[in-house]
Amino acid sequence: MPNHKPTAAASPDTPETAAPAKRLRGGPKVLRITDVAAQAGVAPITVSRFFNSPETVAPETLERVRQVVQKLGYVPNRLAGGLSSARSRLIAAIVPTIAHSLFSETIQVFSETMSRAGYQVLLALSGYSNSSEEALLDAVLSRRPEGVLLTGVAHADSLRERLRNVGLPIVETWDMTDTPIDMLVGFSHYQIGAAVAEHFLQRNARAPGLVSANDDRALARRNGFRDRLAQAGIHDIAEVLVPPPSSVAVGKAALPTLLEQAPQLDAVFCGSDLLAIGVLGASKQLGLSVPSQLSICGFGDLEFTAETTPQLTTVRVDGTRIGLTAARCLLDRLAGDSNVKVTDVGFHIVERETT
Amino acid sequence: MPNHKPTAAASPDTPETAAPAKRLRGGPKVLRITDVAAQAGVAPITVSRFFNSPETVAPETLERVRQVVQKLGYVPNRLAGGLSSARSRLIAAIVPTIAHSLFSETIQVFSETMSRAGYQVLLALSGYSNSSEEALLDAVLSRRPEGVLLTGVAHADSLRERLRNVGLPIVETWDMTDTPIDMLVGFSHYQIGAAVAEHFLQRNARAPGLVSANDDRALARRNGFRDRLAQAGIHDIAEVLVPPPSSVAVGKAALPTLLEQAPQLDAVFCGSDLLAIGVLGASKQLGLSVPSQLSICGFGDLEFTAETTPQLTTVRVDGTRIGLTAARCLLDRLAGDSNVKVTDVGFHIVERETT
DNA sequence: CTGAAAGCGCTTACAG
DNA sequence: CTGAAAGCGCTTACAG
Repeated sequence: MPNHKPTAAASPDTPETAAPAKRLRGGPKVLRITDVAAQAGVAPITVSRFFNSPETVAPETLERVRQVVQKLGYVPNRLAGGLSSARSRLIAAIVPTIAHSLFSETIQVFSETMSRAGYQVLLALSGYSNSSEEALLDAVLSRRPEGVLLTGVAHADSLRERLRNVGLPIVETWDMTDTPIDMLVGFSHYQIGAAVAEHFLQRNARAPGLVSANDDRALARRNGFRDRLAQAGIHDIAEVLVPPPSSVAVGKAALPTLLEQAPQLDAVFCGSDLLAIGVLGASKQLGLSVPSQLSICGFGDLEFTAETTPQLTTVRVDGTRIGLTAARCLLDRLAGDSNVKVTDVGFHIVERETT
Repeated sequence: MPNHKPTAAASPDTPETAAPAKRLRGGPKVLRITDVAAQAGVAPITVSRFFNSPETVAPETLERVRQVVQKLGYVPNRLAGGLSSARSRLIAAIVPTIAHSLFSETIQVFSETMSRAGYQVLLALSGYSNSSEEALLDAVLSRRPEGVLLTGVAHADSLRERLRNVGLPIVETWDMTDTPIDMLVGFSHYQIGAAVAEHFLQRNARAPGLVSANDDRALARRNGFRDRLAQAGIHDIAEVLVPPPSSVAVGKAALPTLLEQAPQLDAVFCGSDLLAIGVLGASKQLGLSVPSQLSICGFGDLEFTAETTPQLTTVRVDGTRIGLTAARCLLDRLAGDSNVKVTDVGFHIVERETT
């Protein structure tokens, strides 16, 4: 896509016409709307209408343009279109990570839905650190997206402020808050923690522990967990907090540490199914029977756990529904609906094998 | 991002100048380079240089611009910048799916690497059907990306032709071919199939079967598998082919079908680890011991299988390396290196528990 | 239903 | 080291 500035075309054999220089470096590779217009015998604006409002063009004109577009293989330049119309048709999705993650199916469905509606998704991976979030946001906003999907709500205040100020439709997901920037599709991590504590208490756990990554959402679950246990008079809770990403190996390593803190440990709430699998593996090695001697609850409900590790309890969240709902919120707003929707998709505790 | 046409700012108290209508809908929300230039007392081009070639600007000028940029919170409009410079700084990644998929970590690393180099990733999910690939490519090309990452090589001929013609740097990944469009980072699915067949043969399998999705790459593995077995005189191979996405449930359902076709079945090559987990589950239900009575090999080496299902053999591919290498290929090319690189990252058969 | 003119917000290509 | 002019490829806002 070289820039062809129309400077003098002075061909060697027509020296005196002093033609205003033309440019030919690389040749005319990328077609413009004027190329199509010329061949179809219409004005550029008519070609524009062919793409953007075909219903306003006469059928025969439409057909003539269509043929030229097809013959030439013309694809409109949306950088130009976006600049001119102030509609980028771009939606930014800001996600910590898509690798082995619960978010990937949310993004999958979100992206499919947006693309069906004529939008494209700009993927921005924020990582779990907030370090470069300012730069990331700059990069995102420089594309002039028409909407933003955020994963999680716990962003630095300065970011929240900037996002609020740009006045773009924004959906926060995978979390719950009383003070969303704009729209919200998620669930309460705090409530999940409390529900898991409740679950353990109902199974007569006396000494529950916790292994978790120390990201904001995991910490919210931890707080719900601890608060509910405190209500039941349990205040000393064995705890291992690790930096993300969590893994099976981290889970395996955590169990001995928990047992040091609480030799009577009889339940563990893990920040992810991978951690839970690790804790389960370590339990086996230590001769602890799960769930009879030790209850283990994960988070995320990975597809395979039902088959491979039915001893584990886990928390299921519908990532697909989040993605779909988030897309709809954004599309409704873009279609002019000024509602500010907040959706709690809830969660389920999934228990497969009891003692 | 409303369109503010700079027509005469006729203030109400100068009515006779017959000012050509002015526009103010929404107010002047988005800052332009001229706003910064005016406040900093420089020309717009100097602000442009502040962002794009700061080394060509005097230190004090730089500082003055920096302060205004920060104070105003100005973020350049890349739609305009891209149009003007013919550099979109956008890279398109075309992937069948990122949900519970092997590709997600490739995209993760690819995206991180490209973004560190100043590019952003446009995510295009193609699904496993080739139906709307033309439309997808139109959408992608309309953004004028500077490079394209493709997952897999087996695209419709018309697409390959178009991609070749656009003259963009392109990396195909996760597969191998003698006729790449441009660059290539992958491995041979056919060789994997042959290697798994070899593996089964060395363990004295007599009646190997196959459960697989019927997408192009899975079929290439199947062909390698069948060809190698044919060399060993084994021609009747029990086979279940299913449409993607594959799952544990599909694997469970497949085993009885395989056993109908081949009651002596003693090995199964599965198109994915999820299928393998399903076949393993079905084996247990049927009282078949794995791997002593039935060898099962998956594909993908999901992180948790080592812990939960060590009876399974699998094929490991380094998706992270693919993403990183693909990003480097593209970046080298964008930096002017005209090499056409083809990288075979290979694979490993991972066997954990032998009989 | 169609089109000519002007402008979107930048950067290129010169010029000093 | 800095800037004025022109242009990138579209669409808006009119006008007919």
